Amino acid sequence: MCPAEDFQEKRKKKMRAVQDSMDVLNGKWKISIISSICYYDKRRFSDILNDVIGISNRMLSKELKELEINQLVKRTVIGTQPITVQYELTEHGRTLQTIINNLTDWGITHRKKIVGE
Amino acid sequence: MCPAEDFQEKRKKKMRAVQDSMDVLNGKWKISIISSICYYDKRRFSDILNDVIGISNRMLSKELKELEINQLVKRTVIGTQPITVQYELTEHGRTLQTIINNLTDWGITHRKKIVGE
DNA sequence: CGGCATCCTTACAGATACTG
DNA sequence: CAGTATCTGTAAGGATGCCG
Repeated sequence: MCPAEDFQEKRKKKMRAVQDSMDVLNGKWKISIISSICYYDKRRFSDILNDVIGISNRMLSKELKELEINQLVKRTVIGTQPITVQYELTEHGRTLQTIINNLTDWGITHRKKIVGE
Repeated sequence: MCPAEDFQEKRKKKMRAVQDSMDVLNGKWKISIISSICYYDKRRFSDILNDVIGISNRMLSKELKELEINQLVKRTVIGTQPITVQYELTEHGRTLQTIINNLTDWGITHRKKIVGE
């Protein structure tokens, strides 16, 4: 295979990988939810609800379910009356930490860039 | 300020930053579009249209406009007949490269994780 | 407390056709 | 080629209320 073809193929592969990631993290809430959980070992439903500004419980519920299906989050029902549910990142979910950190840094830079000019 | 309050405040700040980033990169196309451009110096409209699987020209047009407003992408009209338009990342847009790379790596890992089990 | 069910409204986004 | 215009369906997502 010539170098040009090789470059094309690798590029396509990378682009597919990026799309895969974005499919998992789709919607406007996923990353925020994960970043709400990631600074703690475990985090309760209502705590996340408070952290993620603007989200409704209906959405949070739905999003958490998707994250669970994608094995990023683990759900544990704790006790009774009133019931408590803990969410924590799985080992796989914790591998998103780097991305979260980068997005955090970038967000700060971007805000300066946009409002600062 | 006590350490606990300090922790809270820093966390909230980080979460806001992540949300800022995600607001800029919202929708399911932005990151893919950027990653289509980033492997080249300049990239034409129809090239991006080809790279980003599933996107319509209507959407691509809209998304590119938003990226331009956020100063991530620069648009240049080249010649005539037929007209050609080049898109390139701005310096600021190029700072997303790290995030793209991380998302690429993570996407590959995630696919293995999900389909491999 | 942590949801789910329902209703409802928007915005997202596809298909198609058209223009400079 | 690089879009814009219009028309349309779908689904995201908010509001509210109910339940174990």
